Amino acid sequence: MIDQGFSANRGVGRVKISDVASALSLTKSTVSRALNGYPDISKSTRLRVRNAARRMGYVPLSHAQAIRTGRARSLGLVWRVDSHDGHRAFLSDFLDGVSRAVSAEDWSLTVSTADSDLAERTTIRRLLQERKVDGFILPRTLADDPRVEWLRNEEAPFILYGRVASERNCSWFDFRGEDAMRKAVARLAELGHERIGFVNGDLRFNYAMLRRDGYFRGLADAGIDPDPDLVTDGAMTLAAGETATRKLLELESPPTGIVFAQDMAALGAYRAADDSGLSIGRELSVIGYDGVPEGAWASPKLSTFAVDSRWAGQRLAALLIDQIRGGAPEDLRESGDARFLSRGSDRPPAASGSNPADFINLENHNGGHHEH
Amino acid sequence: MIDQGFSANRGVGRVKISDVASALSLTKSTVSRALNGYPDISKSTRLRVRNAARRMGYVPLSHAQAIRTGRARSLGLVWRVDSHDGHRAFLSDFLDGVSRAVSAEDWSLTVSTADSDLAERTTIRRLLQERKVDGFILPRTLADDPRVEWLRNEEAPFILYGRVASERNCSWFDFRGEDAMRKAVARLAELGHERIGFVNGDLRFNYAMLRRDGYFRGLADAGIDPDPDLVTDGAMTLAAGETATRKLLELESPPTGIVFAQDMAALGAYRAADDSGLSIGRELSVIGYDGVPEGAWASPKLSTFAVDSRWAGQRLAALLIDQIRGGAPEDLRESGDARFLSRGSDRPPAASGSNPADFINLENHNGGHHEH
DNA sequence: TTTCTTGCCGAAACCGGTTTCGGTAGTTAT
DNA sequence: ATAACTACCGAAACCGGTTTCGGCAAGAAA
Repeated sequence: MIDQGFSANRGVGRVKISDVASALSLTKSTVSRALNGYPDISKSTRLRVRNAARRMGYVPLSHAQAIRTGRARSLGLVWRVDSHDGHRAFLSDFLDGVSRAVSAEDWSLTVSTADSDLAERTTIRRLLQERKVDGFILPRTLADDPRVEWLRNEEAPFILYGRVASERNCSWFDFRGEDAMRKAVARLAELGHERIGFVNGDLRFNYAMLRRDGYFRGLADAGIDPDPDLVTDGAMTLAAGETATRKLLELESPPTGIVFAQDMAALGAYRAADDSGLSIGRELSVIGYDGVPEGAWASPKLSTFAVDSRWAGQRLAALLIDQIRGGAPEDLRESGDARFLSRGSDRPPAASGSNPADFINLENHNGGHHEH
Repeated sequence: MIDQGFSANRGVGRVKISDVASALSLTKSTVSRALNGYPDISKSTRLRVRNAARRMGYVPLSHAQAIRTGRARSLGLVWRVDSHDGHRAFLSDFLDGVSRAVSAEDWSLTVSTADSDLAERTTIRRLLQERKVDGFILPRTLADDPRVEWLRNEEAPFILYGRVASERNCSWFDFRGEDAMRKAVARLAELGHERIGFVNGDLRFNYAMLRRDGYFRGLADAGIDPDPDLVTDGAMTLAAGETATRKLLELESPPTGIVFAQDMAALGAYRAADDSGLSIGRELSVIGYDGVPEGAWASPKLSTFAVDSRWAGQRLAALLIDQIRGGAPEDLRESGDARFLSRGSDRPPAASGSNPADFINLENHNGGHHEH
């Protein structure tokens, strides 16, 4: 280091563990063990030390302990900025959740962005080699995610936001999107829809598989025969959702209701419907998934299954810390329910001529997320 | 530490500096100085060491060096989640900018959230005491920001996103919102508007002061006498913008164009206009500031001065690192231009009866941001 | 040839904690 | 009374780097 910032020769007045020790006529080893709750320190000295430490304002340097413990007390998060904008709106809430859980344990969060697989790996590798973090939160899980195998080889703890095909030895948190899709179909069927389409996301993502299954289960529940023509995938953006919807509407026997695996795609349906002279909520019903804020801007407001990103972040961080502390990954898995927001884009089909006032409001129909 | 996570006894095969040293029959002090570019190491050994280090995959532990250098090579960012949602949309871009600049120097970014002043201070204090970060990026600057005085006392380096009233000894990056407001007024005046309103944000924020000044300068430029009735402040949200607009429209001689200090408030004008039977871009022109994505969802799309959050993050991080390395805060200040997006909410006033096709498109009228 | 630099590197201290090991005093078993 | 334990704490090693200090050898100046 050549440069000499003023912060280098800073912290001269900092109170260190030896200061606390000499103030109490003890050795620093005793102080250390007292503060860390070792059993070979008498209760009286432990209290004496704790009080003195607090009074003197002693806070251990994280890197000084890290050098011996090997633990930085920090989680790593690499946020992908190259993907669809779909989840960007949730970043604030997600970070808030992670930050809360992390702060509660006096840990910290190291965030980095990446715009490609390579950049993500490079970043993860560097954080790992420098030991700046003790484990990683991995968002945007693929069905066959290479990061899993890779981090396993590095023996680095990690947790997935989303499930993977081969779940061996890894922990995750996820919302049961498949349940939501199933309920969405049930909802439309209850309203009287008989031809219900499905616009899925990119099948490389694991959730797309799951949500597709949910859609088909919903059809089965309602006793509706699945029609392959009514199912599309790969629609991650508004434009793609618009295209997908247009295709469905051009069918000989078009759907009267469509379930979307993602809100952004569902909002594309608004444009397609507009072009076709159809109005959402009348001639075409739509249910989305995610709960993006843009949904509230559409008219009518998009009915959707909203995901609690803050909760996800919170649980992911808490579970990962547990894992780093020695918990078995298999025991550190949780899922939650997406919350249905009935807002206006899902109505009885126009042809059925039923009274709009009749339909049941399912808002907050589904329970919370505090379950395993 | 009682718990024994598997990551504790990990890194057994890690290459450490002594490994590199013994592989070259040198001492670790020589290796360290060679890698850090000390002048008392011969060029040949320096190269030999560098190559061996790369070949062996040696990467120093960040906390091991931090304990001696006193530097964690990490910046801190506390993101406020209690405020208006206005800036949340920018978080992703902002983080990306910070992350890029930080990664370029092999530093890292520690992010935390807070929902109150107290929480923010508590978090900053902890990160500082544990020396997890070497300096802070402070978004959302107030005109008289208590964080400045506080961090000065702590002798902690920091940089503001935004300017403050007393700029003594502190560095910042900011967009010249005052220039944007001035141009917005000029733009409306050019289009033929004579009564131009201004809806400002909360005056506790420094930018509100600046933007107000810009508005008045714009009026002066155009030779329009300012009318206090046309100026409001405190509108940070859509609802507040709606209320403010409604009040302006209820005046005896209402404005035909309104400049908003924030997009979210400007979007509120759409609702107010809707209620009054006015259409945006015809009877009422509107220009915003920020460039929130919602602006593109409105119809007509909101004309606004868009801010490049990524660039802001990038410059803030780079400047802060410079400061930590010893740069003088006074020399580490930069500003940038907001980019005008002419989209449809700013037109000639209806009464003037001019041809809508006539108005000049000012899109990308203003230059980039790569200036001092 | 002697002396004074200069270039280059090794030895050891150091950063601020944690953890291992050993020893002393007091208590209980024999 | 002596041996064996237990509770409690000090001394010192240790973590993996960085930095200071000093010394040796080669080259320059005298």
